[in-house]
Amino acid sequence: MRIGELARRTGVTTRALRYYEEQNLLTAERSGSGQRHYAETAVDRIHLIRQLYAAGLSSKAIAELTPCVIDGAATPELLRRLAAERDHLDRRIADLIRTRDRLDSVIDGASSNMRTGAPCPRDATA
Amino acid sequence: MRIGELARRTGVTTRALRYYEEQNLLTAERSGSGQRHYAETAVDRIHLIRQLYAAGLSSKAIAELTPCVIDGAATPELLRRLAAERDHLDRRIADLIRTRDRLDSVIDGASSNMRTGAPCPRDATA
DNA sequence: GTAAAACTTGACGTCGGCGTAAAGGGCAAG
DNA sequence: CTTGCCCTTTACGCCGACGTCAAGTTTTAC
Repeated sequence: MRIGELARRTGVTTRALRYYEEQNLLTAERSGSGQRHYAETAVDRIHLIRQLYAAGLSSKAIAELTPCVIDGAATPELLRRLAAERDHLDRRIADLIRTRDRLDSVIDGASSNMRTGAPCPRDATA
Repeated sequence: MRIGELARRTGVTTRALRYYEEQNLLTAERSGSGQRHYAETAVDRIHLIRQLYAAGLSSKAIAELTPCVIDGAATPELLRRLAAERDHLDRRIADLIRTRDRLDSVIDGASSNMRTGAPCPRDATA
């Protein structure tokens, strides 16, 4: 398929797809006239790339890790980096859960505060 | 305390603290000569601000929401925004957990692949 | 009193992940 | 043939959360 169809099927812009190629996250065959042609597997690959971006990885990190992820071509070094990224992600998830819980308690406190009509307690920092 | 001590105690730079003030996330008393002086409560406030940044909120969003979070001064509108941010955060957490699980399976696959010495399977996209 | 450390405002630099023209080439339909 | 859509490369723009001088003032230490 060509770039427009891949864009429609993945929900990312053609600009982003070319950018991914520029960052070596994605390769494409070229027709005689220079147009990119993608295999079906590209769709899954885009989804993986997007997922890793969402996990906070940079283009560089993704470029270094995808050989391992896609092809299973794992060197011990790549495995270490993958594990490190996994642990980092784990800590971020834990942080976000703490933040969510804090938001919850803030919401609870503020809404019950509204119901009782209490005048803004100045010690409600936790 | 002055800005340097607050910076040391919170682990953020003085530049960031001045930026937070500029964005109306933080206020400070001023001495006659213009130097900022912070109350003890500022330490907790910085930690809250950092937590909300980590949750993906912008300066603008934090500025709009902190009256509620800090003072418990909740309007129905602020409560709705807080709840919306909480839900957004919830979805992000779920996404990240899915990504982490995918990384786990990739790591498992790749490392067992290394042990068996199997020649890179080309279908390992999931 | 003087030197160092900490503080002030102002303003430009950075970085990543694209957006957004601009200027042109390729290709099926009528 | 030409209309129209899809494609190509090049290249500047953007935004947010600061980093990083610069040049001057204030506080602290001896």
